[in-house]
Amino acid sequence: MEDVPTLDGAPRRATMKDVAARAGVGLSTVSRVVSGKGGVAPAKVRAVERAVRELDFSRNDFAHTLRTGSSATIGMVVTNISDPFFSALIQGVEERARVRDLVVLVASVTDDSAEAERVIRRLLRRRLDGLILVAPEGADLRFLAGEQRAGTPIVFVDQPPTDDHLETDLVVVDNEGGAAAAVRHLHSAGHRRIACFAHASGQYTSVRREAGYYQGLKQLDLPGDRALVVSIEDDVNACAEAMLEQSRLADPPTAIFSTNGRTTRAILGAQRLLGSHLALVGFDDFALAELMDPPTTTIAQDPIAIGAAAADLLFSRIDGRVGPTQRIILGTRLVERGSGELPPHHD
Amino acid sequence: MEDVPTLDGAPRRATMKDVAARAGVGLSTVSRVVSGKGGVAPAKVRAVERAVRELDFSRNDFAHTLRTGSSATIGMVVTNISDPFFSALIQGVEERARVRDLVVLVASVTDDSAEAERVIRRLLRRRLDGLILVAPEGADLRFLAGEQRAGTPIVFVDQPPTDDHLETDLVVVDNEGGAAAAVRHLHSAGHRRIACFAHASGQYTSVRREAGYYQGLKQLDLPGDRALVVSIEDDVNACAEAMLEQSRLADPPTAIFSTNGRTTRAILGAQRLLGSHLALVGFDDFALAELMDPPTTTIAQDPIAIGAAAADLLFSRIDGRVGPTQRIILGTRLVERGSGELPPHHD
DNA sequence: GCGAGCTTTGGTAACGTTGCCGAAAACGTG
DNA sequence: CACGTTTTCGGCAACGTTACCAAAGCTCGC
Repeated sequence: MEDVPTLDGAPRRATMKDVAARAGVGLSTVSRVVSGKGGVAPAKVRAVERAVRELDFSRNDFAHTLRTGSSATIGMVVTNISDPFFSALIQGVEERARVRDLVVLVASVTDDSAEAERVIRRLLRRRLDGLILVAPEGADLRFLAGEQRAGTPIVFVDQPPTDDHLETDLVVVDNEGGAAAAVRHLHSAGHRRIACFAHASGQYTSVRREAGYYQGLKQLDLPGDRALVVSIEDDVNACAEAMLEQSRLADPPTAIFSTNGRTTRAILGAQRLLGSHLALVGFDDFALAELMDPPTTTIAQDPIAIGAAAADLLFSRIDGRVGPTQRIILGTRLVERGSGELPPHHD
Repeated sequence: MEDVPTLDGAPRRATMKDVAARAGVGLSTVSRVVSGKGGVAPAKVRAVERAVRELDFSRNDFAHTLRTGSSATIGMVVTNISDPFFSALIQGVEERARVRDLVVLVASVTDDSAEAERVIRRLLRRRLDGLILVAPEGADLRFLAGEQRAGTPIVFVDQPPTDDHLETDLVVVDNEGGAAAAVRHLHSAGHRRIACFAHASGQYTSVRREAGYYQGLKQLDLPGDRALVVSIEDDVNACAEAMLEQSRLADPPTAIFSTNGRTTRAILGAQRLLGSHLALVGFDDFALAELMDPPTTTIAQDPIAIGAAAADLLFSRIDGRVGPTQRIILGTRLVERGSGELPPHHD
């Protein structure tokens, strides 16, 4: 491994030109060997490969992309990289991308919509082959339409674009179905007064799961009661307060359905704080759910599978699929662990 | 927003040339305006800005990078993106990178060392401004030395390079200190027989924390006992088996120190499985630790701070810091929650 | 032994951007 | 108004790669 010497002594990276000179062949031949195209005599192939090794050559991807127009990169935008749901989503995408030798550019954006647009625009300057997006709530994403027309496939995940002008492929889970299943499960355990704690962030999923909750009640001929439904930040104190308030109702709830994992965890914290033991079923499975007391029953999504599905959808567009947008709805799975049971083993 | 028409009707992305034509100025002027250099008459600035808006122009970053040599991108390699420790690490890096308007290219690699090298090499073809690396155990990273000489700063996180030929900046936590603190804590709660469950993956951290465990014992004049130390996969069944085995010792342990978060969680699962209630202190804080029964006492690292420190270290190199490698050691914090207490509230 | 058809090869022109250079325009000064 | 100085501007080359083209070297059949 030798470095290419330069005037000021700082080693410069070897280019194809250097390789060509060293191997005693033309530039085009190097290009052909490096990019694996055939039609090169075996002897020259060896000479080039040797020079590549000796100079530790690695292709400049920027020049490659500039020339070919394909960056071998897909972008992925999430709102909170350290939420386990989103990091698993990324992992699903990553695994699929690796197979196709694509790099994933991950950007995590905050709720600040101007900031989000800046970050996404910055990503797009990379001439991505495609973009997978968990749209931040309320961001103005109209500019994506132009991007899409210019040929960048876009897939939304977890929630559809809020903007009607944007038609994209989409992967979501059956939010209503999952929520209704949670309600049915609680009902079959004997609960009649079931509260719904809906996360305040993430309008789409929250609204759909709340709708599913009502659908579930209706299927069971249970009356809906606005007093049992709260929209809430995923914060222990806020949850504790809401639970206290509901406990003072004339006919208080005996069970809670929670619309996402962060909220479920906050409720668990609040229950410990209050010494409360209402039954609980939460949307989103989470680590250690089986170690809760009682173990928490959840409506599990499979975020890795969601990510993989989104990646596949994107790849099919990259490979030239045209036609109407496609919408994939993945099912959920009720993971029964006991927290749905009545009665509480408490006084 | 208009698209540039092409022969086949597919909209093409606007380039500076298009903007120049529309604004009635030269190419260089557009470049000057877009990259924010001064020395352009206000009227022309307005004309260019207008054309940029009308054509929805966005600079091609690949051409930019090819020309300037700086990609405004840093790479980050982790072994398991959905481990909350690593995703928090990424978040720390991300937050710092955002401030400098850098994009973070995240790649998660498996334990397969050949695969890891492939992925890292692929990243490096991007002419990254810098690279932050949680090295996969056992990977042959000698090729990074050339990269480093060619001018790409590299920072290792969580564990130093295993290869001696590689001298890089480094951010780690005080593994020995944290482990010793755990042992002291258990000792002060009355424990004399303390087991150590060391995670089998991640040689470096595991070895250092095990060493810290022995140091802690020594400080307290407790004898070390090989029978109490196991190297283990972070798997519930493996942990259960090891715990059973230790319980059959003549002088069984009354407490466990575990060397990382995944192992701690596995032990918690095993305890539930076995109905065992040994005291437990684990390296790494984790979500829901306070909801365990009893709440789990941990040695907390601050992964976001670690990521931020690594990013800052990298940036200082990018900004031209030369000289010897720097090694940052962050402290740990014992988060007392009760699981260290003796005696078990069990028969 | 010679042209038709193949493979192999190197040269050259792009891709979209920026840095440099020199020309033109604007300005100030005597 | 002439001259020097500064500011503004467009043309051109280059970054490292690949697509295209034409030339050169083959093989093969007659």
